[in-house]
Amino acid sequence: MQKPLSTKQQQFLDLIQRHALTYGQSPSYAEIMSALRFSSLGTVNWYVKTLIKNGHLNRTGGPNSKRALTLTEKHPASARLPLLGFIAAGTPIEALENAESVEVPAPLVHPDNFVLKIKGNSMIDDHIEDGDYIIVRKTQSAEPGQSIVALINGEATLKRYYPQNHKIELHPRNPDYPIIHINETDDFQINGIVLYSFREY
Amino acid sequence: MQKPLSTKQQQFLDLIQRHALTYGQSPSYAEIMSALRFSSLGTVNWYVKTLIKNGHLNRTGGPNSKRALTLTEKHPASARLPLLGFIAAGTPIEALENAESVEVPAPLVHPDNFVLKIKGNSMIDDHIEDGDYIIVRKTQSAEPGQSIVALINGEATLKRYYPQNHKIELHPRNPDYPIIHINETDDFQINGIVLYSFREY
DNA sequence: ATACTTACGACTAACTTACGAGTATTTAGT
DNA sequence: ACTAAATACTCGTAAGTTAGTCGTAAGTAT
Repeated sequence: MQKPLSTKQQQFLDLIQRHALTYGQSPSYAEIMSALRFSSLGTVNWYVKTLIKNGHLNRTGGPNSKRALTLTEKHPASARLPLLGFIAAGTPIEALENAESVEVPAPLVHPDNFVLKIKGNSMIDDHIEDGDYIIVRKTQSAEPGQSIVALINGEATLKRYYPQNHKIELHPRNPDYPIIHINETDDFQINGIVLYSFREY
Repeated sequence: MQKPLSTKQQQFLDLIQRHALTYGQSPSYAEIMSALRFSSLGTVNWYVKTLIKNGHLNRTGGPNSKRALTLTEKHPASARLPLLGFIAAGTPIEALENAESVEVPAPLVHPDNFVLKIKGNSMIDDHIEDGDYIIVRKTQSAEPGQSIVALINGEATLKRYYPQNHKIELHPRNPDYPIIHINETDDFQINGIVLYSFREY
């Protein structure tokens, strides 16, 4: 059932996975076309058809469903997640130009997840040190008590989230540090929730 | 029944959840409209209708009830995994009678995963200390280079796995410690691969 | 009265699918 | 080594489908 893949087909599959990981959804035919330097959508369609026929690719949702290509599941123990940039207290998140990636356990690989690297020792009140990595689930909302990455008036921080009636409290993990109170005049935005932190071996 | 979500639909859902968490009630159509920069209530209604139809959104209370949108599908950031017992170098894994469990990130929750607690300082060559937890994926095989939990002649260990032609090398992470060579007369069995280690806060 | 929800019709942009006709590249047979 | 045949890949275009958009007006609860 699983015919062997030609080199180009492998590239095709790789692109879909990379795109899904980076942008949170699978690419459209047109995006594949320009990424792979085809000059026709027909070519893209030919790949999709034959890869689905041979069991390497799936479509989630019926025919005509958009951006719905997924790789048929292989489950390696680990895979890569994009490293989006650096986070340091008191500044916006510093983005990385060229897409690096970091090896993480496969169960953490999800289109909405990404990795940030900690810069400086400013997060030490969260038990997170210079050079550590955090795995973040991209979302605009969080449950009370979760650790979040947030932007307050343009400054990045990493705190625990405790919404109250008309304000929001952000607690550091270390009780020696102050609790931050956000009110409605502040520009506050949740970027994601922290799933895990780890250190390079 | 649960159609996959488009990116915009995901944003829509996120907004509702965030608003509910921040202000204690779900947003009105008009609030959604301005938050999402639509210029018509019809658009909001279209989203609500289709999201409810596809089972992603609920309305608490009958039709025409105000500010009554709730997400059906919450994706909690964490859930529990069974704590199977203790692992200490040089002895079999010590099982726990009564099933405890440990809170871990949801993406790591999988029927084949379990947690072990490290006992003693004997694993320190893997940068893992007394009291740390490891999340293990139960499996009989591993990729070269992965960290595995294995039983050698009845003794548990935690090492990196490097299969060779006719023997297997197990490397500790700390180069000061010796490499272990397994040959065919040894009783060697892989119990699982280590997905992650963490420490209780 | 005020603050909301619901319904409708028409429209557009984004995207997938189908088709017909090719050109390269690999494989198999003599 | 030469040739036939299959396979892999490419092109352009047109038609079809779906997600998302708009504005307005009428209905419903407090």
